[in-house]
Amino acid sequence: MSSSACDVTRNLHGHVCVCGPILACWCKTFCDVRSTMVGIRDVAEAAGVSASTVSQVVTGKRPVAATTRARVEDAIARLDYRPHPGAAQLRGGRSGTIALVVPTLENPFYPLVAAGMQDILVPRDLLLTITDSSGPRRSDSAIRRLVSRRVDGIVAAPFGFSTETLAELRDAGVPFVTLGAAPVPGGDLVHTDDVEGAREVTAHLLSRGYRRIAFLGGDESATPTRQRLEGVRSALAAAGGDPAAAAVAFTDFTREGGRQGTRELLARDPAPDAIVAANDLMAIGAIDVAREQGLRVPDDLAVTGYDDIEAASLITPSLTTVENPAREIGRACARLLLERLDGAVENVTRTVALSHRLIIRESS
Amino acid sequence: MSSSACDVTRNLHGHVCVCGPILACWCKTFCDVRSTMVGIRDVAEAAGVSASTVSQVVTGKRPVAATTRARVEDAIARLDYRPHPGAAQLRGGRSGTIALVVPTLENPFYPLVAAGMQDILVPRDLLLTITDSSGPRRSDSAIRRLVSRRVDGIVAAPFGFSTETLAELRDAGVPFVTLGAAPVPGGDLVHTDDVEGAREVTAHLLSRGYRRIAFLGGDESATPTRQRLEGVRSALAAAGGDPAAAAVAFTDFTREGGRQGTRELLARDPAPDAIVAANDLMAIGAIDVAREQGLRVPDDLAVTGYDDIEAASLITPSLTTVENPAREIGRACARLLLERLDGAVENVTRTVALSHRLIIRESS
DNA sequence: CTGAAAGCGCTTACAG
DNA sequence: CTGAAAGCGCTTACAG
Repeated sequence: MSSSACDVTRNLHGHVCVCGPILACWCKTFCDVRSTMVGIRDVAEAAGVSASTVSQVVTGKRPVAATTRARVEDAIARLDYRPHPGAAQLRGGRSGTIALVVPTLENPFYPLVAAGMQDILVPRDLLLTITDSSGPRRSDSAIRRLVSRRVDGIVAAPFGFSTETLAELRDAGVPFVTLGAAPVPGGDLVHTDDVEGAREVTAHLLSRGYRRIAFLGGDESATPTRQRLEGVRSALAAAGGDPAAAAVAFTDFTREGGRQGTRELLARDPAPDAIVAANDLMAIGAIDVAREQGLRVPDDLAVTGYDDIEAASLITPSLTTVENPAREIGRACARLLLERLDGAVENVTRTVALSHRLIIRESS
Repeated sequence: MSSSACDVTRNLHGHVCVCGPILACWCKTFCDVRSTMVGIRDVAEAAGVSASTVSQVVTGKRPVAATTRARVEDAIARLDYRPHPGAAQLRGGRSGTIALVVPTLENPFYPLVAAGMQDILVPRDLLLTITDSSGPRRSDSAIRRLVSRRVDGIVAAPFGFSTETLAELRDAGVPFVTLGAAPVPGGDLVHTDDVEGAREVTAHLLSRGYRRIAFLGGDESATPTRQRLEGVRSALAAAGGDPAAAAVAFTDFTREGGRQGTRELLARDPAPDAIVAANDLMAIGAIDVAREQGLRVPDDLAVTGYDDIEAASLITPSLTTVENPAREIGRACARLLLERLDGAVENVTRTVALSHRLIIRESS
């Protein structure tokens, strides 16, 4: 806008009176009707520079003389100028928003990932938008919505995404990081070594004497399901067992999914004496069913989880699990994404593996 | 933009080749360098109408003849047109983004509120941005950031917000809904009746024979702390006790806060025989300390929580608590906000009270 | 190191 | 019911 900025008469809205000093006394009323936000031109005028220069100071995209910068910064503070994000996006191409797409907000693991991202994004003044997407269709449409909104980058736990959606993302030129999945060319990957974590927890069960170890997986197509199953099989093979003989059930990554899968596994003959669940929520469901069927955990049935959410240490018996550092994962995702946004990385697919940790508790 | 739209040569970016039909064969390479997004003018041209008309169809802000509308919608689909949100915001004044400000993402209660909001926002194609803000300063700066970003509305659990910040919000004309706090003029309020919930759980403890009932509160200034304390006192008074004599400790709404407060309360003389915690996380901390000090729950010490997060039913002993319907609360917040955005409400401060429910488990 | 000018892609009076 | 024109508030070549 272009009215003369009379900061004396600026009202609580952050608005500037357009009426000029003469009407200052009316300003409070007048501005509510005819006011307009402080714009870059108001700042330029107040600082005695051009709008371009104000823009340079705000964006930091080209050098500005120290004294000029000081005058501009002073004017910005005095007028309480806040750049209009829509205008900036339209001209500059950045929305200042990063998206996180997770399968569900009901698993406390994901909010912690979000909190970790915020640790990095807030200091950079980037907004975080979070979408929960269950089922393949909703995941695809969630991604599409975010691309339409021109978010600057996406972190996704791409369970059930179609390959096309991911490819679309890459082709749209939106930087992205996937979380705990298979590497996707063009985007970075943050994960923990799920194969190794599942191998360790299975080896632990074997060392405790359990022999009929079953695997309780989430969505069959999800990478964590597949890799954790691979880890179980690798431990069984190393112990001289037949990995193909292990009982396996696939449901979904929820407590209820865990219940269903466990009922199914316990109905097999021979019934398993240990269940390696693909996450803690499912393991909690397994313990529900064990209690329901009068099985003692860990005597009749051992149960292990994955992630180490807070509930894992609260349930009785407390849950043996593999710690997955959610907050660190969130931070790593945000850092990788920012490096892409800053243009520090091109044509590279990076992988960050964070360390997991076997936590032995009462359930095994 | 204004190049002639040749949708045959549109590439995967959703871009339109600017080179025209003659260079169609080069388009794939060419467009990556010189392409531009499909714009409203491309759609207008393809549909044989003006840009204004396309805008009316997209925004639905004025009637369009059925046949015209059909032609436009067809062109939009064919060209895969997606309005530029920055341009729309600049001209139209709406960002299409709603914000949720919560004290922490580590309490699973808040992600569930977010999920409830998504139930309402996603069908309306609104983006949800979530900010965790601990401590008064960070809360204020979080709100200020969101106002700068011109979000369309804010839902806030305003623990530790300064009154000025809330007033600033109202004065900035940003619709807002507060969650579980005191009513703020100009914004709506969604809550459950905390006084009554705390009164019920305290009456339950009294009926079980507990007499030295202490209250374990979060931030002293937070409305839930104050109202739940009021409920406890009201129950004590109704039973003929002296409400002022009840032991009270204020820490913060976390498991660790619960531990500290409980240690403090147990050190008093006489020690309490029951602790009413201001939320489940704090109650879990209280149970931690009881175990640590060799106290049996509920025999030596009863503990009750508030919210009924999933962990409440997992811990041993399972937690007596008051159910707070997080997802419903989120939905109600989003609905109220949308009604304000739609202009259906003016100069009214509405309050929605959702029903709570006493859940008696093993800890009392 | 700085400024004048063009224009990003929409929406909205205004006129018919 | 529809169109031509102006302009939202920025950023970015371009020129000095």
